[in-house]
Order: sequence, then C-alpha cells, then structure tokens
Amino acid sequence: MEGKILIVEDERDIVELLRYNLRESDFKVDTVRNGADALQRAVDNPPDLILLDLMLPEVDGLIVCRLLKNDPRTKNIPIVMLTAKTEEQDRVTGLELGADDYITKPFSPREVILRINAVLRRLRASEQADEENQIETHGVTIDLDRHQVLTEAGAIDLTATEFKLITLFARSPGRVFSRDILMDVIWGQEYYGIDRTVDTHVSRLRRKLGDLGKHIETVYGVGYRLKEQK
Amino acid sequence: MEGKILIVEDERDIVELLRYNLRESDFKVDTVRNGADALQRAVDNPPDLILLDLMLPEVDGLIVCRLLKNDPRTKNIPIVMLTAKTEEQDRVTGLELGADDYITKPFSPREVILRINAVLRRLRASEQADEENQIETHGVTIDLDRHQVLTEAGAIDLTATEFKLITLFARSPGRVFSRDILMDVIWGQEYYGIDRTVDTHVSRLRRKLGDLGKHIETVYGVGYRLKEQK
DNA sequence: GATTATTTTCACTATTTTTTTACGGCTTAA
DNA sequence: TTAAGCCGTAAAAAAATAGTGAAAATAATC
Repeated sequence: MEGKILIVEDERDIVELLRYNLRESDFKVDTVRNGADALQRAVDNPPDLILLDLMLPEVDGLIVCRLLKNDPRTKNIPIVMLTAKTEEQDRVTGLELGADDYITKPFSPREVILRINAVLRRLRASEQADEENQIETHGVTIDLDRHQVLTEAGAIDLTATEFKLITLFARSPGRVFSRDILMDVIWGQEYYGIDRTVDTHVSRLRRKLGDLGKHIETVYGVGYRLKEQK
Repeated sequence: MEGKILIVEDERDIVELLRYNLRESDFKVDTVRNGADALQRAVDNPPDLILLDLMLPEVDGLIVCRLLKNDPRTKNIPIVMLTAKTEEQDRVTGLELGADDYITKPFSPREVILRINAVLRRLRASEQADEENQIETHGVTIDLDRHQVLTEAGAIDLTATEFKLITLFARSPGRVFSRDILMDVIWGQEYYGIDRTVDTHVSRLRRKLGDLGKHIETVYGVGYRLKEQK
C-alpha cells in the first residue's frame, strides 16, 4: 500500500479516472466533492496526500488549501492542486499558499501518479532535514531571507532565476540535475523553452559566483551539479 | 532522434504540415487517418507521443483518447489533442480526461513542436525524479542521483553511455545481455550500429571501474554480464 | 511611457563523447 | 591443432553536447 489519497473534485468523470488509476498504483482512494467536506474528511480520516481541484463549487480550492494549511491538524498533509491552463496565469500564487505541487489540466493519469510519488518522496526526504533559511556550502552562505550569497569578500546579488538555481543546487550537493528537471523546477510545467537557456543561466551564475562558481560541474550529456564539499 | 510521433488526423493538408515540421525537428512521423487505425498502430508500433485530432470521421477523437488510456499497452503514451477553437468551449471537460495537452486550431507548427517537447520533457522529468537512486553491488554503490559510482577509493565519473551500461548490468546481476539487446536498451530501437561499438564501451567501462570492472564477464558468442556476487 | 534590468534566443566555437576502423589475439568445436 | 568466428582495444573520424558573447524579447521599475 502506497498511501491514502483524498481527491477533492466535483466532476464525476475526473474523479473516476483518477480513482481507477490511483488504485491501479496501489493507492487507497477517498473522495469528496466540495471544500467543506474536504476539511471535515481531512481531520476525521487524514490522508497521506490531497489532490485538490482549484475550481470547486461554493468554496474555492484556494481557500480550502489555505484553511488546510492553517489548521495544525492538517497542515502537514501535502496538497497537489489541479488547475486548468487558463486559470493558471493569475493564480499560480496558489502554490505560494502552501500547495506542494500543481498539475495543469488536461493531465494524463500517468503524470498524476508520477507527481504524487514525487511529492511523497520529497516529503519523506525532507522530514529529517528541516527547512533552514540559510544554506552553507563551500565556505559561503546562501541567505534565503536576504536573497543574497554571502562570501568573505562580500555579498553577491543574483537575479531571481540565478538564485533559484544555486539554491536548488546547494540544497542537494552532489546531485545531478538534468536540464529537464531544472526547467520543470525553476520555470514550471508551462514553460516552452530550449535547453541552451539553462546553459546561459549557469554560465552567468558561474561567473557571478567566483570561487563557488567553480564548483558547479557539468556532467556531460546529463546535466549540472554542485560539487560536494569534502 | 527526438522520438516517434503518431499523427491521427484525416485532413491531408494538416497531416502534411505537421509531418514536414516534425521531421525538420528530428521526430520520426507515422500517420493514420481514423480512430480504429490509431488504436491498432499504437499497439503494433508504439510511438513516444500521439497527436490526436478531436474531430475524426466515424469514431470521435475523445473516444479514441479514452480507449488508448484504458488499454494497459497504450495508457502510458502521452496524448496531445488538436481541437478547433469553437469546439473547445463545450468539450473542455472531456479533454481533461486523459490527454496531456491540447492545441487549438489554427496552430503554428512552431507551437506544436514546443508543446510536444514540453510534454515529453515533463514526463521525462517526473520519471527521472521517480527513479530509485542507488544500487549496491560488489562493495560499490552506483548512485543515480549523483551519476557516479562510489567506491572506497572515491567516486568514479562515467560518461552517459557507460553509466547506462553499468546500471543495466547491476540491476540484473548474473544475467547475460547480448550486444543486440544492449544496443536496443541503451541506444534505442532506431539505432543501427555495429557490435564493435558495444565492445568499445565495455572496454572503457572495465578500465574506468577498476575492481568492479573485473566482474564484467564476457560470455563468448553471447554477450556480457556482471558476475553475481557471492 | 520610457528606461532599465532580466531573460531568452541565436549563432558560432570549443570540448567531450561516441562510433568506426583496423588488426592482432583469443576461444571454441571438430 | 587448427581454422573460423569472436573479442579487445588503440587511434582516427564523426557526432553530440556545452560554453558564451551579443542581440532580441520580455518584464520590472521609476
């Protein structure tokens, strides 16, 4: 048994599609059709993960997400939001309200399964490693609050993209990130770009970072990684 | 080669437009003109992605989509639907069932390519994140996240092909892989090379791996295998 | 609304990997 | 033992991938 998923969705067809495929993948499935029931069920019978539609009747999915994340009894349950493409534009902010991932419609069952697994695994991994607002590596400090990289020589300012990159690298030193993953994590699912773009950012990042930049390694044919410090 | 695309579309002009542009972008293209053929072809000669017109003669594209997603042999093939703008309104709900993306007509070839790449990338990214990340054998660890083989003496860096090889071997210790199978698994079925190529990679792999390399055995007249550890 | 900063794309070069070639040595079966 | 088919591997050739300056496109800011 992989875990228990609570689906919060009002369209029957989608519920059925998801239910069927999640069961195939050994998840236990529970469903409710509106936000009020979701809150209730999450407390009474807490799932391991909630699949939450952004467009719900009555109470908006975003509100539900916020309420779940504000309630100490449910705040630790990961939430994956289902959003329609057209909505996405203005509402991506939903992610900032505590959701752990989002999937844009239309989506294939396969993609849903993969993302759920990814979120659950990420959660397990981070359960031990507590979130910090500073990351130290190779003698420099990445300060997430200040949005700066602090070195002996002084502070280095980075653009938003560059900062996301170095933060991602520094959180998992030694781990290789493919360009696919980088685009997915940093630019999001809706990004249609070419991978030379990633190279350009890495290139500038290396230059700006000076010594730390030398520790960003290219893994030919695979991606990039930050050298682990010894 | 980027991948193989199956176009399901009855209008010749559109087929030609798509075929030409996809080939330009290094996709292999296969086409059928109706739903029944699509189902058949998807099983017989599975593509990496299906471009499916919503308006098909006889069987509606939506039905085809559902059938494809319900058949275990084809359910994992991503589907991008082609829809006319006017249809979109009333049928968006249906589209949300199982497809991975949709494109509204009229569309520019460039947009189609970008979207196809994005869908394929998204799946690759999720898949990659989903992998097991370590294999232990003969006292060394193959770390998939780091893309390195870790030994007591230190980390060994391998090229992409070498790494695929040792990973394949290590996942099935004792099993013999013929050169044909290796080429199929590692290079893909479209590849026509000579078997000396495989030897060259194995040769370099053995050298780079040191002690572990000694455990890669040649099975004369058959192929290679990684010795099972006792 | 203009200006500035950032991001993305493009074009080209540099680098690294992969494939092929060529040939000597090895293994096996009769 | 020996011939015929296999295999190993240097080295060259070909292909693939990565780096990067600069231009173009976007986004952010004043």
